[in-house]
Amino acid sequence: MKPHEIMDIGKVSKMSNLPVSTLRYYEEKGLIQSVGRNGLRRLFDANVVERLALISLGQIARFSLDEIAGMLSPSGSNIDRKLLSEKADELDQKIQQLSAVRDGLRHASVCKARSHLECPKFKRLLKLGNKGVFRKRKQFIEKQPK
Amino acid sequence: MKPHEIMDIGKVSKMSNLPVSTLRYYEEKGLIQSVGRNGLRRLFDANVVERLALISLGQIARFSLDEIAGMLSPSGSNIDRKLLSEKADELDQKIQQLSAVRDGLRHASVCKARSHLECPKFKRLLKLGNKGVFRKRKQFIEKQPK
DNA sequence: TCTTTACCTCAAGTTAACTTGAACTCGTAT
DNA sequence: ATACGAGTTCAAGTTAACTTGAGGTAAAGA
Repeated sequence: MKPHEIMDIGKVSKMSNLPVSTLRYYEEKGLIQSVGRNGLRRLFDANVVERLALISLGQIARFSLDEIAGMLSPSGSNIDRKLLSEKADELDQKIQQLSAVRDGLRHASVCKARSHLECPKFKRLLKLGNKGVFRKRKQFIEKQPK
Repeated sequence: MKPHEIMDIGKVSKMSNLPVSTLRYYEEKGLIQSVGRNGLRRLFDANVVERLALISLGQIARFSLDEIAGMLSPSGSNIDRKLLSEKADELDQKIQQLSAVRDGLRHASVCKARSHLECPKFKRLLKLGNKGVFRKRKQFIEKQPK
């Protein structure tokens, strides 16, 4: 393990293509850490760039920053393998559905039916992706029944 | 085409499992339409449920409501096939990346390496999904250079 | 030395997609 | 007749994930 390069926030920003404001925000949220300061200025180890790539991947997968934080540095010391496995399963579901949507779009782009809602092929796709479509919408704070 | 059943908002809510507030919101945004009123009460044709399923699919695919609106009822009369095809391509890209993430998670859930950032397999996956990871973040209103 | 330039903090604003609350109107069951 | 449940409007609040702005500091180059 060679001592990694140390960079200031501007360089990290350039390498990751993330605005500095985002990097500060991520640090505040605990997603990344700076290794120290030079005066006021944050100093980052180069490996933060990799971590940021991971974070971005997580975001593509549409995990929230909190979920990502949970996966990267869980409560204890090491990663929660069970959680990861569950997330992978969730993702797999999502991929199935996305594939259905993609096929639906693909088809709709060439289909002659007036309305896609009238097209039997499209309807079939709808059913296909339909499992779980109308489920678990995000909730706000739940009321406690007094 | 038999005359479809006509329902009030509560029934639509039950069938789609969407809160009535969401249905009103969608109507306001032009994503769905009521076929009329009975006094104050909105009346919906049963086919709205199918449309809502489409909308939910679109959301799973992480299109914004505006994009979905664009795909369902575009500017003119009929659907913009080119747009759909483009969206399908975008989706396909996203599916690739999600698959990479899923594999990454799957692997991480069994990998022995101390830190996943140190695991070569994981790093490889990172690179794989990496194309486009650090790209096109959402922007707010852009400043005009005066 | 001076000035640019990059950095800092902290509070407040932004956006999408909804939800919540208050105050009101109906149709229907009792 | 009346009370209840389900609907309505409209304004304001919520959440995540950032961004923007004001006002200040400090390292590096001319």
